[in-house]
Amino acid sequence: FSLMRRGISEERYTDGSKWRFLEHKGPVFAPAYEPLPEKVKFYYNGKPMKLSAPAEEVATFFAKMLDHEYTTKDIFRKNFYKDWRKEMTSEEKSIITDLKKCDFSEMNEYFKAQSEARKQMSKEEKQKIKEENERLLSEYGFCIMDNHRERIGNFRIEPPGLFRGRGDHPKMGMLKRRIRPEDVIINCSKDSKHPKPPPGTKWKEVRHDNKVTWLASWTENIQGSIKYIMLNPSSRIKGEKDWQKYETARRLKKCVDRIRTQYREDWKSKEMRIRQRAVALYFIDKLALRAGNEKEEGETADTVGCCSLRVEHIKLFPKMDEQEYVVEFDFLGKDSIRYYNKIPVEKRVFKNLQLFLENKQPEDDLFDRLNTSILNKHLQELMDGLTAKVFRTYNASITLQQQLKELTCDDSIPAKLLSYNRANRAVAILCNHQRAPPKTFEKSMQNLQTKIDEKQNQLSAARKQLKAAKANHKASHDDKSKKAVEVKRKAVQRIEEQLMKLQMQATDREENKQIALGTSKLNYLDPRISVAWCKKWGVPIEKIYNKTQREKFAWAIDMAEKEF
DNA sequence: TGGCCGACTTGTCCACAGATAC
DNA sequence: GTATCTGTGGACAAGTCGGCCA
Repeated sequence: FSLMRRGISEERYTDGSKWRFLEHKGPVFAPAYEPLPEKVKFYYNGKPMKLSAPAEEVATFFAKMLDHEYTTKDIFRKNFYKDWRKEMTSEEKSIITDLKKCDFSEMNEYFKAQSEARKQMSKEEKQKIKEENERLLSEYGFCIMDNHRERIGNFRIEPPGLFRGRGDHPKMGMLKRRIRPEDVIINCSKDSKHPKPPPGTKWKEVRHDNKVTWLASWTENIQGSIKYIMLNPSSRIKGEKDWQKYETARRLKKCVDRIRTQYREDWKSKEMRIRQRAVALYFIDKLALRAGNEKEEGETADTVGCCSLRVEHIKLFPKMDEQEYVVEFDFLGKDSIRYYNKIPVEKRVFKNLQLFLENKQPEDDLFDRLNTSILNKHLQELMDGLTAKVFRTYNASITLQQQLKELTCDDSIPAKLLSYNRANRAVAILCNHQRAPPKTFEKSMQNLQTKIDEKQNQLSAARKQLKAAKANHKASHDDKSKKAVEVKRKAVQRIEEQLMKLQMQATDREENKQIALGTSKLNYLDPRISVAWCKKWGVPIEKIYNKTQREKFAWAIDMAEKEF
């Protein structure tokens, strides 16, 4: 099962092929559209209007979103309206000329009532649905790749709906169309039992390409990009790749000093392009910024990474408070998450930045002689397999390791877990993994505090009882009273532990308010570091990784020792 | 060299199942 | 048993990066 045991021996395809045998049942399609009951009406200009099925379906997408803020946004409404009209009959088109006069509220209420009804379903009904889902999973959720039965990551095709990008997306509200079998390319091995398309339909194509890992693909209509059905992270093929990624980061560890010396040297280069490359690399290394590919303007939200930073995204302060040469970063990164940071840099970096800014407008590129392709080609020369993102992996993992070393002390398990989460948190902060504070945050904090208060009361009560028992024992000196003292002592101890655990939880939750740990844990932290830490400090692995995570990191759990 | 495309990884959010409290 | 809370998995968007082609 472990990669060590089966993986290394199976890392045998030197020709770039990913598998020899691949068999699966194909994807599961979204259920067909169910027209609204007669009584649920759409109104135009105050009058009920029966829509054709295609127009009605698209209207329901909008109706379902009525409570969301984005149905009030101009771009969303404009895009929706434009695509909706394409689904209307010519008669509908001539009647419906203004989105503002459309009333979807009855439809909206109908869907709310439906979801309420779903919640109110009896146990038996819920059980039936659950069983049906399990059946679907067991039939479509697995494939055979080489000699293993593997879990598929996403075997359902995305249902149609209205596209909602992240941040200020120019395409928000556009219709994401329904995917039919005729849109889907199937990939499997020739000698496998090929998946059957639904009755009366055909696949777009069935191919047998073992140089790729996907089982099915289709082109999505919003960006024109390809979507795939691939395996679950627990699969051999994903695990191996993941392991390789961390091995590359470990190779970087061995030569990172040399690379750092090199780019510091390059800050002095005569050539502008080399200076820019060196400063950018410094940011990627020090701040764990993403590479920053160019993006097509107007196609996506305006976000940047290191190489695509613009003049308007940084401010230079020769002096700020007590510090010299401070750079202030303020830009929207991946998923339109804001990156804001003020850091002091070396004088040479500062002078270079001043140079890069000369004679530029705010919307000009900071690194006008650099892009990710140039940067990665340079990195490739410094180390085989090195790219910009390896720095993120490396710095995340090394930070975890250092922080764990610094923070862990030989204390209770809850205290160790708090230390672990704090180390994890340091990484999340480095990688700028933020989250919106959960809607229920305040409340859940309050609940926890109430529990702590109760526990405290319990503790003082238990202490009183212990005191009384002791007094009693002093007076009587018999065995029975001695036992009573012991029992009470144990009770106090137990409650103290429980209280401490709760307090640790509260601290942890508070500190975690706006920080998301999941992404770094899943994608950046070499699991062998965590597994070794668990072994070293006697912490059960289940406290760190849940079931899914343990499956994903099975390779590391199997191979790690106390020291890593 | 630069643009485009394909494959694959990384990222946030949210519904909902199962746990826990009452 | 029901109400409430919380962690998990899934949905699906948005990155990275390499290869191909003109």
